[in-house]
Amino acid sequence: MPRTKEQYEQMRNATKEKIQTAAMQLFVQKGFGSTNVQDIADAAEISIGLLYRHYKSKEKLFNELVDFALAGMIQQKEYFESNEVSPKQALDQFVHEIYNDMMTGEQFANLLILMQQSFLTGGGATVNYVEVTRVSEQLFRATARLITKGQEQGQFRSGNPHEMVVLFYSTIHGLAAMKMMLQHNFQMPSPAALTSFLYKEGE
Amino acid sequence: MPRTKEQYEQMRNATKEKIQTAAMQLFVQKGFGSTNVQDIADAAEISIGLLYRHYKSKEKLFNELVDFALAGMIQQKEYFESNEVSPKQALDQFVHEIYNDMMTGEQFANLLILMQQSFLTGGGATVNYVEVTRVSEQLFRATARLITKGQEQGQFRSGNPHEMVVLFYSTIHGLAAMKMMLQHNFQMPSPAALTSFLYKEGE
DNA sequence: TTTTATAATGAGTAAAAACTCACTCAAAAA
DNA sequence: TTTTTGAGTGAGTTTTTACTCATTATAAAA
Repeated sequence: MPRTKEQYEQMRNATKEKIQTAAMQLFVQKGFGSTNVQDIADAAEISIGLLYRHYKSKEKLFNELVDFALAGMIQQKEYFESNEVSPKQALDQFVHEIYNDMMTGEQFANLLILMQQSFLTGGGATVNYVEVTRVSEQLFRATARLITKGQEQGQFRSGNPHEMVVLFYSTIHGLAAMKMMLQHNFQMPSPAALTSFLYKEGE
Repeated sequence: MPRTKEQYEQMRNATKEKIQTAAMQLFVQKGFGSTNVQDIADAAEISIGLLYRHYKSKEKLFNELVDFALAGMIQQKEYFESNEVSPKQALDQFVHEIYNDMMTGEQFANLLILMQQSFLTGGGATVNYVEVTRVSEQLFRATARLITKGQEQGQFRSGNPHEMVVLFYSTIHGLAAMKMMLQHNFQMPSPAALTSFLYKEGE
């Protein structure tokens, strides 16, 4: 008799992970259109045939990676809505996580760049554009509510919450892009600098 | 006898401009690799053949667009170095220009996204990567000097100038990307919000 | 109306990239 | 050692896309 179900499953999971890691790297680095499946297979150290056993098409692979990013956004949104901590604490912790991630690795930055690519209408991959938009809007709305609450509690500066949200995520996204571009010349700003425009003096 | 030299030149300039406009739109929207020359020709309302009369290759076309962006950066750098106005005035004016551009059109945002694409090593187009890096570094350095001067004059907050520059351009770049992604949901923050982390209170 | 110089065309070609499938490989157990 | 089953392979096929070139269109002046 051959290997057990579990053994086979572990093998499949291992190769799938190799594919995902390689694809993420390349899609972010070169864009969907400029990445070819041969490169992905080479980077994952597998054959093209095996790649196609796991993903019906290059686009399906891309979509799955975008889904990971979406899942992260939904999780974040739910945390923001859980009211476990104060608005400031919630945002500070979020920024702190981003800071750590950006200082040590690039997982977070990669997911953000991937989101940007998926957003570009017909950016090669006809991802579920509607879904991406919906989730983004949800996260934006949840963050805006957090800001509104912070303003009511007097800890946050006044200002249009939606405008502040746009600036907040623009800054984070811009840092991810800049990290990719500058490579070792990139110097991550302190977490406090990223939120200073949100809080009142001395808070 | 046929048309005059000037008439022919004007014809060529007109089609070249149509190509550039169409290509800029598409490269920014879909990325270099996912944009095909047929689409560019269609958008420019010309034939593929004519496109190739003006540009030897898709890559050459892309490179010319990047060169426009580089020229803008060099101009900005020279203005920063000219010492015509105070550091705060120089940066405020820069941000003001960006603000107007982002409120009315997308020329500026497009150029920034294009820069990002050209940066991605081997992003399909093997642009003069060295040149792009050099010019970017020059602009960053000039901006850092401006900040240092502002700090010496006591108008700017203290902090690592390079770190502040990275945050400054990250924010601007992030806004450009966000504008592309959110489309009509994008709300441009006030110019003051973009520079608040640079200046001392009340300045 | 004819000539002429150059812009403009787009079917055709070559190259690259996505995807398939007939086959081999590996390891557990009989 | 043989059998079994599903992972893994990569040359080959199809599809797409960059690029070419023989031909046509245009408008000014002879």
